[in-house]
Amino acid sequence: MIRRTLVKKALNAKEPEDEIRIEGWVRTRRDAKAFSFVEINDGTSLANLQIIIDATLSDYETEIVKVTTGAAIRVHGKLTLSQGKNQGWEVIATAFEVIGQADASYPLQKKGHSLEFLREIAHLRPRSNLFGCVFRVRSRLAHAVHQFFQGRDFIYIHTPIITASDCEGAGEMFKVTTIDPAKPPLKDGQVDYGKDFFEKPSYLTVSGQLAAEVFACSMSNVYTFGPTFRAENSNTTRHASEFWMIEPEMAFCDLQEDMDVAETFVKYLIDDILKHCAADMTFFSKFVDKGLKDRLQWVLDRPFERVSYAEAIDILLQSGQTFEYPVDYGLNLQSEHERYLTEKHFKCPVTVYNYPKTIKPFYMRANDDGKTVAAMDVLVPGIGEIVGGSQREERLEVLEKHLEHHELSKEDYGWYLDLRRFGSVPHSGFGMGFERMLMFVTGVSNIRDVIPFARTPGNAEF
RNA sequence: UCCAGAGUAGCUCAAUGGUAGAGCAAUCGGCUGUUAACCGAUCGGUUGUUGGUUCAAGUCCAACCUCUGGAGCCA
Repeated sequence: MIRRTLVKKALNAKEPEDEIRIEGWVRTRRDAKAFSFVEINDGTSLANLQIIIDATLSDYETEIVKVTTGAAIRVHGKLTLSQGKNQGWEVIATAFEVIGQADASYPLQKKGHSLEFLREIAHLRPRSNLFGCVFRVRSRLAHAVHQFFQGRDFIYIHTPIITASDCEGAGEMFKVTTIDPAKPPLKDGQVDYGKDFFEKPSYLTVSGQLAAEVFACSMSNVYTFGPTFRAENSNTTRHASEFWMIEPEMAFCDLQEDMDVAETFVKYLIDDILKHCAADMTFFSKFVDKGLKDRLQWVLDRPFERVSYAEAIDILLQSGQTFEYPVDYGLNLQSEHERYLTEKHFKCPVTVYNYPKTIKPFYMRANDDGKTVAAMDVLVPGIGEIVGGSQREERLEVLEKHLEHHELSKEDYGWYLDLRRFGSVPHSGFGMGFERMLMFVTGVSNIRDVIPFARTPGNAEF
């Protein structure tokens, strides 16, 4: 049998082919008197390939009725220029075969479905136009992440998914245990985790940062890119219980450079997707978010605004806007404040830096003013915070004080403090939510629609 | 977790407290190098669940379930 040609390849052909083999899933069939039009898609491209199946082919009468939307078929034929208007190439079948039938209960129709309905059939939604586009772009975006860092001599570190320290300091964690909840081993009336698999309480990671710092402090520039988990009961369009995060960590790097890298990174990803996923991006621009391409281009064409937290508060206080939550020095920026800054005031991504130390975690580097830390957040229109980072505290005594203030034990962080004892250097890094970036790039407004099988509170189907 | 909204045919949606309807899909037929094809017919319902008010409930009330949006937590 001749080799399979992917639909994407066939559609991009330079010249006709006398013999070609195509396999994929039927999107639609239209019957004429003497032949049928069948549109086939194999996921490699948004566009379908049109197949002409002549009624004189053997088994036409018995087999063509099985060629329904959703069925898998194999076609042998000639790749030729189409007589029709909407496609360049089409295949005149010389033989066709139904590989897998789809009966009338196949839920995907030729017409549009609601995103809510498609979420209920997450196992079939990648066969729709929208989700085909989403997951092709997701794949390319992951590739671009690696390309960005690998091209800059960053080393990819696989930080652990199971961690034994509950002190990563970023919210509720999922416990990992082999203890039978019906009859747990007890010690003084409490569950005895000393008898658990890891002989101590262990969890799914909420961040690879602390481990990445270890490697930055020996291999200079590193990054992690992997799944992270939050057991928060968050029910929003921007939160999932399992999501992917990218966390670069750079030795001999201060906050300024950290912000520079973050901005360059965001722009690199946008540029890569616009260049390599043109058809998919056109689809998003047309059906998901009309202003998408213009907005992304706008982001590419100019520097991000940079304001200190104090300046941001001034802007908000002088905005004349009424906010639901109070604006004041020392208070956290709420969603509505971030949105105002990036969507109304600057109308472009904004990097806010030097936050009050009281609202930030212990590992961020204290500034000389005694009040703020060298933290930064990149805020983008429509999503809010897409990058959060900081310069890390490299001074042992200061870090120990921070631990005390946050009521964390020095023993738990012994290995982390060691980094400050032996050849400590200024270093910085940030985290980017992969799905949030994907939402920003595609215009898809719900995180559940950019993850193959989303995990959210009360929902782990599939 | 809090606030708001929504659950009616496989899908998307109608229906003043008074006989549950349309488009699409499916099925059958017709027409056509068609392309979200077109034309005709057929099929399709315990109106999320339970209880209540009423002569009468898809519609009003209560509780619960599910989904959606917003908020908080955060990436």
